[in-house]
Amino acid sequence: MKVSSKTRYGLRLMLVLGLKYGEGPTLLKDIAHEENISEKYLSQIIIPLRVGGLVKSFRGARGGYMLAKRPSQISVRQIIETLDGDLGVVDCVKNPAICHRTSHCVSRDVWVTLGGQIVKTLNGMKLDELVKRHKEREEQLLLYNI
Amino acid sequence: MKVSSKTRYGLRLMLVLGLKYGEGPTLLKDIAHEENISEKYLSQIIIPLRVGGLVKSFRGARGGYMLAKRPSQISVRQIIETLDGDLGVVDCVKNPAICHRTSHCVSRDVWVTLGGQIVKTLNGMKLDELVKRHKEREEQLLLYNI
DNA sequence: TGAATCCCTAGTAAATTAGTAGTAATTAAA
DNA sequence: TTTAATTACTACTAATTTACTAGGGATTCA
Repeated sequence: MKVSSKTRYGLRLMLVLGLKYGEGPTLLKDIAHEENISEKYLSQIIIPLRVGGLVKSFRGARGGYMLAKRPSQISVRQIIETLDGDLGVVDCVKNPAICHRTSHCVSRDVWVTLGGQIVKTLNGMKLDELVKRHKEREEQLLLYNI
Repeated sequence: MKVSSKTRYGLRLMLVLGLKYGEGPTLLKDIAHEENISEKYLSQIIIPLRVGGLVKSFRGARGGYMLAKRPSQISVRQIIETLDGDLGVVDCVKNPAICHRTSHCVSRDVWVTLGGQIVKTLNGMKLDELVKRHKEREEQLLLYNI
């Protein structure tokens, strides 16, 4: 029940792009530096995000990445599902046919319910909220340091 | 974000023991047959459940296993935490010190919130409910078959 | 004493994870 | 039109985890 590094890094990547929403394209190199994550690894992680329509890219000099939608239109659920695949905690939640027990299996009910709660929770979290919270924290840090 | 076979099998194992609560010790061999799971594998899975105080065992002839508490006192959360360990979806939820970003990390907030929802959901599911639901379904099946 | 159980440890093939590496394609600007 | 910068694509790999299998030891009841 752990989230993979790919997903953790991907969320941070999206948060950075959220922070820079409205600016021009952001270089992956810069994000990699800022977040201290391997650029090569990030370049793999961002592919599904682009293919999934959450991010758009610009190649060549002065290229980079930016969000494909407004941060308020991007949920954490979308990000995680794009990177990690289906959020069902067991396969038979999405594909009932793979197990003959499905129709009467009480333990499956547990996983269906859990999956539903996870989806609901993550669906309610939008990128703009995270961006806002991040900015608030930055401001607070500045206040304390002065 | 998948649940392991160990945990899936462990939940089914506990459900069987829940169904037989009040009877004498149940043989692992019988559960293995009933649930179509390798007995050897189940014998490994049941160890942490015993050590964790959810199940008690009786060795030798006429031995077997039974629940160590009433089904109403056993939650799915306890079962999963016993088998799979901490329910936090990333390590920094339980051990904030492992990452220097912890204090200001907004993505960590996401994982903390998600972990909390998972715990809350699973905490609310008690074994007696699952047992009850299973029995209801069995009855319904009988009705339809007659 | 012996049959039936659980208990304990070790091993292992397959899958997954978390990357690294290299090169090709594309674009803006000099 | 060349060059530098940047993303895109593909292949590889070491380490870890998963999902078991195997075998023998310890214990208990009859």
